Amino acid sequence: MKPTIRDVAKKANVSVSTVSRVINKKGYVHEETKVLVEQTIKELGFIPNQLARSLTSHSSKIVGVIVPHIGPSFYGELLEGIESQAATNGYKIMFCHTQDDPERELEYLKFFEQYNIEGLIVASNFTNKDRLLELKIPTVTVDHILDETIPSITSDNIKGGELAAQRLVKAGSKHILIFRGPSFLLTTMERTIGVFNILRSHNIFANMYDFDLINPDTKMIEDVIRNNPKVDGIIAFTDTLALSTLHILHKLSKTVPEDVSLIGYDDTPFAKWVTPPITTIHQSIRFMGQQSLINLTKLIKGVEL
Amino acid sequence: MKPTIRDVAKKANVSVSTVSRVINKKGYVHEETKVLVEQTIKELGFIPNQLARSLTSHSSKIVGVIVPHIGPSFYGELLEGIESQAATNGYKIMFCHTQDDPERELEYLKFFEQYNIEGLIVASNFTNKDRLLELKIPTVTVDHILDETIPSITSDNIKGGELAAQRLVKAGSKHILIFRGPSFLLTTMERTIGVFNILRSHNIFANMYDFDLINPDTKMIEDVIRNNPKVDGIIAFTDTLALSTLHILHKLSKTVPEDVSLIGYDDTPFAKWVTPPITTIHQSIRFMGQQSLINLTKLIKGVEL
DNA sequence: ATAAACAATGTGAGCGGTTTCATATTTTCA
DNA sequence: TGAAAATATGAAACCGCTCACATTGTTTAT
Repeated sequence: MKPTIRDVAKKANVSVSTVSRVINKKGYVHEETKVLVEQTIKELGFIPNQLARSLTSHSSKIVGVIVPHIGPSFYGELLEGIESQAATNGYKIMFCHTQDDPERELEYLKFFEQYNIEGLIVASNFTNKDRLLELKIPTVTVDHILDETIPSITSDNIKGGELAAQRLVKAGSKHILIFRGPSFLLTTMERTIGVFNILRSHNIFANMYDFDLINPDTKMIEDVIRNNPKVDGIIAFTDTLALSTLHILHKLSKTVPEDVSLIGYDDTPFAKWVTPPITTIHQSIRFMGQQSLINLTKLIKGVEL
Repeated sequence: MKPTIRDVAKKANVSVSTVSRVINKKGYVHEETKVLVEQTIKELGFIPNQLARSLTSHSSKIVGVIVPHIGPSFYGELLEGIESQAATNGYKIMFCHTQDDPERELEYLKFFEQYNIEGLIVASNFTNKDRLLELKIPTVTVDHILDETIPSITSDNIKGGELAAQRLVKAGSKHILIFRGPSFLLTTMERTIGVFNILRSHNIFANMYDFDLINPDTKMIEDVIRNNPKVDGIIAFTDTLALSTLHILHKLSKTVPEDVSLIGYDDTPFAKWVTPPITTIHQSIRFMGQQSLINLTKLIKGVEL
């Protein structure tokens, strides 16, 4: 059986509270006893039971992370960012992917509650907003805005949209297609605003089409391009979408960037590995992940953001 | 404050043990009291504290997952597989990415121990094998084999290698390059064996080159191809590597599949989105993830595998 | 010199559950 | 019909740890 704090206390001939003081570096402990206890801990290979600690201290050191899925790009990198920051801040990550299923959201929320998580990072377009607010768990959203009362980390999507549009304008595109994600996503809306900020001032025409980002409908991409024979510029709101588009363009014998200028979003690793490399708007996804964890820990400590 | 089991007991006018019996569906409880208690639980919005439960029942319902990183492909999908299966089996996932850093491995192992995780899934080329064995925590490895005593889930990499080689042979390749991962990876070795199983019987010549899979050295890819001007077939051991290769081939004005036949590995989503689509060996990564969790739960329950 | 402050340690009451054991009431059946 | 078995419930110990409080010895200040 694993040694407990009592085993350590007994062997070191001190009380459990003294051992507790040593492992928590809290309160008065004589230097000698401290050394003795530490040595005993080492000898016994004692590791404090975090579950028991959490129970009394009411701090589980666990943060929950909710993503819709992981897939080949955005969320994986985000998770890495969150997790590495969590490690340096002494938190553990319990994560789930909801596949945007409201039922699963609720289920996971319950799980998280059971484990007394200290904070929550939501990186999905969370449906059960009210339930979430009820919990009163420190929460940060990433890449989404659910409620004015919940702090969120997003990149400047308007700026991103503007950047993308400027690229195309500079490339001389006159007939632009915008391949967006679902319109209910904040990022979609913001990037759209950014794009039109630029296009409007240049009197450039553009059509928008919304795609499922997880599994983009390539048939639809093809149809859209066929129906817009004069297209000379495409803005795709994710790199994977850009990739599919590139593929279709190739199939339709349109060259990039000669016939059509194409621009993606996210700066995913593979964007630069394809031919031609996809011009893309960079997002510091990992950074966003780290920031979200940093802000969350502040929230947990009661700091107003 | 969150309601506790005692609050429920008081309000329902029963003892805590009765409430406990109800929530655990264990032991005798009169139907009427059961209904009453369940109703009270609902009214109070009581959610049992898993931390407290774990403390007495000695089962945290947490499994740890160790991956080297998440990146744009393999591990993300693996995580999804593990997590979804965990959800259906009532387990929560605590995960970490070690970046193949032995120090981080140890650190995380300690964290996991503190949380009394019930089982561990290791999907990295774990360095501190001995420490891991010491822990005596039910463990399953995925895509790696660490020790004969640790069950592992791998796909049939030899078969995969054979399949890849057969494709190239059928395509008529005579001068083949094999772009592998690091040679210390089991998958690398097995696939290599598979490839040569086929090539040998066809008396075909092949050169091998080992790459870092996270950040493949494109310069090296280019050099290798230049130094092998007669190359007419390339087997890449991951799709990302294949993608980079495709890019370089294009740069060197070699067409695929006319000049060079190229085959990847993993069947990552983007493989079919590039031009030309990368022929690739399919691995049910998600399935492997699920299987690993399933086997782990068996181990936890004490079933011999 | 004496009260106040500090240092070092122990005692015991929880934290929110589970579980063993005891007790009481019904059923079952020889 | 009386004893054994089954059903229903509660009391209390315990899981491993934290923490408020009590106790004692040592300084420090007035």
